[in-house]
Amino acid sequence: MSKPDKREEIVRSALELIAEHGFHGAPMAMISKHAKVAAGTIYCYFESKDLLINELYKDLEKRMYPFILDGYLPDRPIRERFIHLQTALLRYFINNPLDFRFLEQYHNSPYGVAHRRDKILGNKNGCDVFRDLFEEGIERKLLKELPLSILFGLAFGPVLSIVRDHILGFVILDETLITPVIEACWDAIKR
Amino acid sequence: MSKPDKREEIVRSALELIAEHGFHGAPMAMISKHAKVAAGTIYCYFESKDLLINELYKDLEKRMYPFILDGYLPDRPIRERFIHLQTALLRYFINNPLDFRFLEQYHNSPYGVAHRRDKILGNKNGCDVFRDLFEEGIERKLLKELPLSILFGLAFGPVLSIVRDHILGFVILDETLITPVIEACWDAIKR
Amino acid sequence: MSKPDKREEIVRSALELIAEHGFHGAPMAMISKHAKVAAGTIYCYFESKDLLINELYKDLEKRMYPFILDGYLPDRPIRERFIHLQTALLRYFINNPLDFRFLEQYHNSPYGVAHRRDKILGNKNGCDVFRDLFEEGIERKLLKELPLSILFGLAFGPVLSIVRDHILGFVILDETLITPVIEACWDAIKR
Amino acid sequence: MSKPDKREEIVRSALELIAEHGFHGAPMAMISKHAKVAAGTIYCYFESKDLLINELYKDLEKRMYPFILDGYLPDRPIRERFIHLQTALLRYFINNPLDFRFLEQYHNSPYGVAHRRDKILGNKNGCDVFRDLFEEGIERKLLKELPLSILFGLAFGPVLSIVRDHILGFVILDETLITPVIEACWDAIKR
DNA sequence: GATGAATGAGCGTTCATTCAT
DNA sequence: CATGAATGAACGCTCATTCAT
Repeated sequence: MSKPDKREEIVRSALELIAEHGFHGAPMAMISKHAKVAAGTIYCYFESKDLLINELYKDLEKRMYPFILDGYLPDRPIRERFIHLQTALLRYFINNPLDFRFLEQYHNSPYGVAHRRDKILGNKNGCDVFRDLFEEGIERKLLKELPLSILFGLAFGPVLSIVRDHILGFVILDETLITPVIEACWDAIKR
Repeated sequence: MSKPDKREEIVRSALELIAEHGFHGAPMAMISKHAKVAAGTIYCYFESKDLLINELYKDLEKRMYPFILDGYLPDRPIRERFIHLQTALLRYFINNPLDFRFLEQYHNSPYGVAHRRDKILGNKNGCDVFRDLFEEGIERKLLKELPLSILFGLAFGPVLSIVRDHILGFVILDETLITPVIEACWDAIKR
Repeated sequence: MSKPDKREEIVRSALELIAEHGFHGAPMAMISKHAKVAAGTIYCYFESKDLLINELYKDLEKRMYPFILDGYLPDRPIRERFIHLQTALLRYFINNPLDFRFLEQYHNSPYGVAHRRDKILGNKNGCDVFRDLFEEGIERKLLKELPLSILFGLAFGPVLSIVRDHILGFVILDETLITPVIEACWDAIKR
Repeated sequence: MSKPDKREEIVRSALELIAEHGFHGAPMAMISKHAKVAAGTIYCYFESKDLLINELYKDLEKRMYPFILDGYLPDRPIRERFIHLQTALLRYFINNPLDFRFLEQYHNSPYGVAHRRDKILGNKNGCDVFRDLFEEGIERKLLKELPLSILFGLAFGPVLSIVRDHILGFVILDETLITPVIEACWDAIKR
């Protein structure tokens, strides 16, 4: 097995097991076993479990943002752009349930809170396309005049809840359901 | 200290510590110390940590539902009833951040998933007031014709996201913000 | 086995194994096995290995100082007092080789250096009887006019070397040898 | 980098890091990194860490003895020869604190004990100049009639203690102090 | 010879749980 | 019932050593 293969296998195993069992339900020994490497090998690539998890998160962002932004046209109307982004997000999560479950674990942990705090304090990253969209929408009186955090909650809260239920099998989110869901989110934020 | 007092103290301590530090950040020893009982005493009341946590959840429901249903009038229009329930829920969470944090931990864990599965499979409980409301709303063509799970997501997803941000200090959810938020949720589900 | 017995057994085992194999040659698992307790039991009595070691050292001092000071008469001539103390020290080490070996390990480690630094900075403890003796000796022109550290080295250096050789079996330090050795140390410091 | 250079670099790095951090504070990976060679390269020159350490000790002796014996005149009086040797030893340690610290680590470890045992059992080496000196001194009734081990302890014990304190900064061993210290050692052994 | 990724036994420590008192 | 000392499996992590390149 070549070098990058091992790292790749560790990352894949970690993502899968953490998505399935949570951070403390996925010990390093389980990850290494699943990846078919020795316990110490993980530490050739990641200094600690914490750093492995943060790396996993960064990798995930790098996969997710391009997917969401693919075909995004900043000159189209706000509503259309919103629907494009949300639909892409929803599809990404449906097609990558492991990524979604990991993201949930991450946000619901000290890692995620710290990360979110940094983001709030103004650091730039891929999420800004939503921020820009919302700010523009407020300015043009197309969206409700509410704090950005609230608009984020109104737009993403439902997506997270619904995708969660979909992945757990409590609802089947087929093609006929995606558009109504996204439009309902639009209804929540539009003026 | 009388018998029920000890139990009560354990429950209070467990809720507080788990809300603050998460399940695996709140060892039994820490809970027993905080409750001023011996380590073994917890096992006089709860067979295991898992069962303690499930008990905590049930206690929480027992506190929460009466609060939400207080003043609820089943004969008022759907919109008004929805706004009553959601507002009560939001206020409950804001006034009881420990309960909210615990609930988040619970839902984001194997406990919560199992619990939710049971609920979906049709068991009756206090949450049914929402179910009834939504079913009636769909029937009367006042709400979007979507699966119940989806409507739940559209209605509660934003509340969870926004309360979370409020408790973490990322937004201040004062009185002037509560009504617009709830009305935005209504916009999401109304036809 | 009663409570203090277990603690005592742990202390004894730790002292013995560290004396014999050094700090990193005596893992906690080995100590617990030797003491016939579970691995976790040590942590009921000592927060960490470091604190166990420091506790061992303090215990040792508590045993050693009374032994050395037993029969010590502060009004006798300096030479006589010096010989009393040194002889007692030598005898203590010969009779308690485990204590001696542990002390060596301790001094030859970050623990010991930190401890020594504290002592140099003037803290009071059982060792001060030597300090007082030397200071008085210098003042009365009975001892060489050298820094205290140097006098300590001249007096104790040989004792440490010789006891070490005795315990390792390189020399047999019988009764006929003790007095000449102590007197030689006196020769080194006397004016 | 040529072959012997690599070996030299490994030896230098190992000595420095072990002197500074102790045997178990200087992992092979740290040594190899400091020496700018690969981890496996050390094993081209030394079979194991233990053998590397023993080699280090031998190298050290090879550097130390010539320095001590430089200018040594076997025909001069015993006292003069003793003072020459001890002064040279003291100066060597002061000028090469890394060597001294390593030597301490070495002696205070299973390596050192085994080594000393070999020496006592009569093997010849550079240390014999002291042995010869002491034996001659005893024979000529200039030194106390004590076992060689004891005389060694009386002569070297203080040097080790005092150099240790000097290196740790507990005393400053300047030129004015060297002669009195050595003469005090002479007082300890002379008849 | 030289490399450095890979190994895995072993480390110090934690903690849900038990049980003699 | 209540206690809390005791347990021991499991954890995250280290590091001397190996071996395919």
